[in-house]
Parts: sequence; C-alpha cells; structure tokens
Amino acid sequence: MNISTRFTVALHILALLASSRGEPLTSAYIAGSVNTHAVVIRRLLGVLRRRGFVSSQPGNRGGWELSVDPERITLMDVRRAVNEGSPFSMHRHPPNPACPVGRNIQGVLSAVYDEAERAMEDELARTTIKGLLRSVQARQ
Amino acid sequence: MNISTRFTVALHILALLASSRGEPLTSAYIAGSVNTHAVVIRRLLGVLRRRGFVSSQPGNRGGWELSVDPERITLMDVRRAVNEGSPFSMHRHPPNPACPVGRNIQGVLSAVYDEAERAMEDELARTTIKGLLRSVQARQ
DNA sequence: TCATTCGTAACTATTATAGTTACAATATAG
DNA sequence: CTATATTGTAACTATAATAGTTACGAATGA
Repeated sequence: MNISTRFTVALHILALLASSRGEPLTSAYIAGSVNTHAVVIRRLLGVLRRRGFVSSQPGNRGGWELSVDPERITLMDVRRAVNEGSPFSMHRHPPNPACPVGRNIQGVLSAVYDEAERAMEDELARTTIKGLLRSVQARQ
Repeated sequence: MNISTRFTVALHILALLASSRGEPLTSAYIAGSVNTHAVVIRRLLGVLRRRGFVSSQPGNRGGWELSVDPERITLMDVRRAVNEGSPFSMHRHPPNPACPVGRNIQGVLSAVYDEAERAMEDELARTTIKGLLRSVQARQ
C-alpha cells in the first residue's frame, strides 16, 4: 500500500470546496467524488481544519467549507499540512560508525536531500488551490 | 516499513566503491558499513550493474567495483536506476468521472507533480558520486 | 580440492496506509 | 420534542511495499 495518497486527496477535497464556496459539502458527498470512504475524508478534513484551512458544522444540514481564500493556499502549504515527510529515507539501521563513509554519509545526504526537497517545495508553492481549480475547470 | 531506503543505500554503496577504486569490495564488507544483510546489498548491486555503474567478479577473491568514473554518475542517475517512483501518489481508486472535479483532477495533478519532480531531479543532478565522496571525506 | 564469493529464489517480519464498522455527540427541520 | 442527518473519533482489518533472512547452486582462485 506504501506511498501516501493524502496529499492528492487533500488537494482534491480543497478543489471541491473551492468550487462550492457558500454551500458546505458533506464528507459523504466528497467521498463520492474522491471514491473512498467518508471516514477517510473526515480524518483528512480534521487535519486541514487544525491548520485553519477549513471549518466544519456538525449536525443536520452540516458540512465543510473553506475558511481561507483558495488563492492563499499553496500546494506546499497543503503538503506540509498533511505531513508528507521527506521524499527520501535514510538507512533503516544506523550505518557503521567505525567506517569513514558509514560515519559521515548521513550528514552529507541530509544536506543534499534538504536541498532537493526545497527545490520541490518551491515548485509546489507556485500553484494555489485556486489555480488548481482553474486548471480543472479549463478542462471541461 | 513503508518508504524505500534503496536510494540512500545505493549512494552509500557507490561512495564506498568510489573510495576504493582498484580494490574490489565484497557484498559482506559493504553490508558491514551499511549495517544490513549482504543479500540486500547484492540485490541492489545487481540493479546498479544492469545500468552499467558497477561490475562484479564471482568466486574467490571476487567482489564489486565501479565501472564508470564517479564524476559521471549524478544522484539523479542513481535515483532513476533504483527506480524510486514519483514522490507523489494518485488516488488509490479512480475518482468519480461523473464529478467535474473528479473527472479532471488527475490530469491537472499529473502536470503539477511532474514539474515538482523535475525540479527535485534537477537539484539532484547537481551532485555526483565523486562530489558526495569529497563531502564525506571533508568531514573526517 | 577447498574456501570464498556471487546470484537468486523463496519465505518471513515489519509497517504505513487506508478501508471499514460502530457509535456518541451535535444540530436542524418540522 | 422527535426524527434525521451529520460530524468526530476510536478500534479493527486488509493490503502491499520493503527489507531481512535462509538456503543453495555456480563460479573462481589459492
């Protein structure tokens, strides 16, 4: 099952909410568009609420809506919100400290990986939820 | 167990081989530095051999060595060799084609993800195995 | 001939993810 | 007030990728 789809699903959810400002959407409706279980959606929305991107209304006629201008949410913000970690992973077990390479490789790789991840995030920061929605609508 | 350490381990292996040009290293020796099982190392080395980065000599006094100048192997090359996929993952199940957002979101996200991955790879391409080894040695 | 090493298949253990069930709490409509 | 719809969350299960491990045949050189 491996790599997480949370980022993709979060973007899908936010694009939906951005396309329906004014009328809150239920987790069941969103789940129908994403094609998954409503609980999965509610879990993710809970994370996005903690970051202040959305708000919820429990009870009859309740639902979810954006609480921030979708122009002000970048894909980098969302990636960080759903806590996707580094796209790189260090050794499962610490390398041998008695080996000159083993002793120093992680420090060197950390620096390189940080740069690469930063480059990726800079690119993601160039797109907003609003921009995403516009691209989706342009495909109709 | 989730995210793969293959890229990190492959870089560790290649840095070791680059630090010992002329004298082949055994998978057992490399495993000792990486702190894992020799079979894990041989599996990865098999992949790197298929890409022409290393060669092996079976039998007594056998082992592995670089078959390419470490200045000519970039981290992007290695990442591609070990087949780390995209750092992004689409929906587990296809979104609802009856929904305007569900129908178009994957096409839009693919384009955005490709750009972000490209930015990451461009950054990785700026470092070579030789450069990695130099940084490791600079830390002694 | 023997010890060493690669090459590779097969099996197991671990773990993150997300799908699912269940149910209490909340809120509105009527 | 009551019925209904909805969120909020815990608990459990299923799936799948990863890598650790065992086993053993093939190759090579001392």
